[in-house]
Amino acid sequence: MNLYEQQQPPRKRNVTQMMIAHGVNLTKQRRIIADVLFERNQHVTADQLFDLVKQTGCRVSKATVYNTLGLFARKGLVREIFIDASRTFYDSNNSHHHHFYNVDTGDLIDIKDRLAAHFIEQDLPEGTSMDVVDLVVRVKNIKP
Amino acid sequence: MNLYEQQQPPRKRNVTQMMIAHGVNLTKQRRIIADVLFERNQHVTADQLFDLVKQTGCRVSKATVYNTLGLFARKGLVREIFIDASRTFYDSNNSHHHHFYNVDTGDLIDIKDRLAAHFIEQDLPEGTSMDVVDLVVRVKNIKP
DNA sequence: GGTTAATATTAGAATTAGTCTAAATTTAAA
DNA sequence: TTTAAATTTAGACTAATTCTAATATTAACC
Repeated sequence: MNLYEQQQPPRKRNVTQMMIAHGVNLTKQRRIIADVLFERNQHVTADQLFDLVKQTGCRVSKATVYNTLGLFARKGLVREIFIDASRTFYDSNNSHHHHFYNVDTGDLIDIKDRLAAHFIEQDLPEGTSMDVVDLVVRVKNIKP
Repeated sequence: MNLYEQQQPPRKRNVTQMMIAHGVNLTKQRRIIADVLFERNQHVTADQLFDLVKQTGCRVSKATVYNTLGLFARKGLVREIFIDASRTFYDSNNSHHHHFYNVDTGDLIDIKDRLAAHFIEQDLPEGTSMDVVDLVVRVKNIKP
């Protein structure tokens, strides 16, 4: 069994449609941010995304990048990954998957396993429903 | 199948022995911190633990609490749980388990499931070994 | 035990990711 | 088109955590 997500072909996603579908109002800045973010599957911090946006020449404030990522996360357009207290990543691939995080290299790799979640879904605490399964498998390099 | 960790009877753990076993040098402050931390299975932030220590009347600086928790985590005495960018919990139960986190209430509950980890362990990225599996199942209250 | 080297502790300063504020602007509604 | 609601912005602010560098404690060695 292979847990790795197949490298998906670069998707030309219709971000406008995505945003509407998720109940996110369209604005100029949100389009700019979404265009950069959903250009490909990636894991970025808010700061990294801010820089990426800047590189396009469009001006969007840092506050808006933070606000927009928070909004996108709440609306299910992106997934938040909390690696540690100073490393919050946003995953532009919002499909159900998990991650390998290499504590040595900082690499963050997708896992396509769904089993854990299915398993757990059957036995949630009383009165609750599943929100999100965050599974981060921290791996380290085998030292030579 | 029941995923919940049985509430373990309050353990009177020998913290001195634990620290030696994990290669942590003994100091007055570390004993104080460990005594409070391992008094029972609990999830605490560094700040909460700092307060708990203060309540015992012993004086330990905040920096030492942070340093010591970091050290304990590196040495495997406690587990770090990153709930979000401003919420790092330390779990005094370092045995292999996962968590339910209720995004509505902030409750953090143990899960005893081991299956996910076993599964993943068989297919790690090339050249890496398992460090830690962090599985946080975020649940939300079913609204009435 | 006494001397030296290594480790640990401390208060407070510094950092930094992220949030807040309040004014200006844009978008939606009526 | 006038009004209301939502969004953006720069920069101030917050809070968790780390850093600094001086002091104190512990371990290592003779």
